[in-house]
Amino acid sequence: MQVITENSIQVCAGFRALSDPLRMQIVELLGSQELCVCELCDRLNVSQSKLSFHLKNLKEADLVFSRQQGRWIYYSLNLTQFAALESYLAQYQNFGKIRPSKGCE
Amino acid sequence: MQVITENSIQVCAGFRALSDPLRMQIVELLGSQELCVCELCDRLNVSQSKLSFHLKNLKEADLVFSRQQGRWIYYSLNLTQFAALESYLAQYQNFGKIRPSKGCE
DNA sequence: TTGATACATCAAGTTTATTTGATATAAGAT
DNA sequence: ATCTTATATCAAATAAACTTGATGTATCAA
Repeated sequence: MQVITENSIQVCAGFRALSDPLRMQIVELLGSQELCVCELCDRLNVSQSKLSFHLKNLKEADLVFSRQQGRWIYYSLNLTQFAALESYLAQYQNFGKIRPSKGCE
Repeated sequence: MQVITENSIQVCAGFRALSDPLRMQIVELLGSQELCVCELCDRLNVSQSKLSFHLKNLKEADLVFSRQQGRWIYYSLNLTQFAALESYLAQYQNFGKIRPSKGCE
């Protein structure tokens, strides 16, 4: 706590990547299966270059993997990174009852 | 899935609020105890108006509570909202092995 | 080797977020 | 009442994120 760690930078980047409705929709689609860009384009009804921008965003935050197969690029979730974000959040529950302030006066 | 629910809007707002290093630091300080704005100012060495902006941000995402006592306003974490974000992320683990794409051709 | 398809990248424009310094408000002390 | 302190809000400036349309690159098919 207090100090910014490597991990918290990574976590922060993860939250930022998830903080956009379209990227959340992408993630939700990838939740059930790996998909190629054209499939995502169709399902989300969004332009290819826009999608590409957002996928890059997710990729840079390590939330997704991509692999090429022929002309297609398939994206899938990196569940390890999702677990990392989850456990960052989980630590707050463990603090249990947060101490009230000692007061400022 | 697929459809944007009330809940996912709320979750998205939560991720956005957490997606800033200063706000993460605020949250980390509040993780151990309730603090007033001036205390946060001191510890984070940041201007009052800047802090106020970011606290508002966290408040609007329901990540923190605030209560007034005399001249001071004390902020504390809303652990329920943290739990909501956590369980949003947790669902992805439950999908277990994500199905590979059926392929595009 | 030409054409089509899938995807990434880029530049310009637009929108949204953040910072800064100034001012407003409200509580408490004098 | 007046002054001080704690905090919020506001307007202007800056910076970062997003969108759009155009162009580039690689793969495959003909």
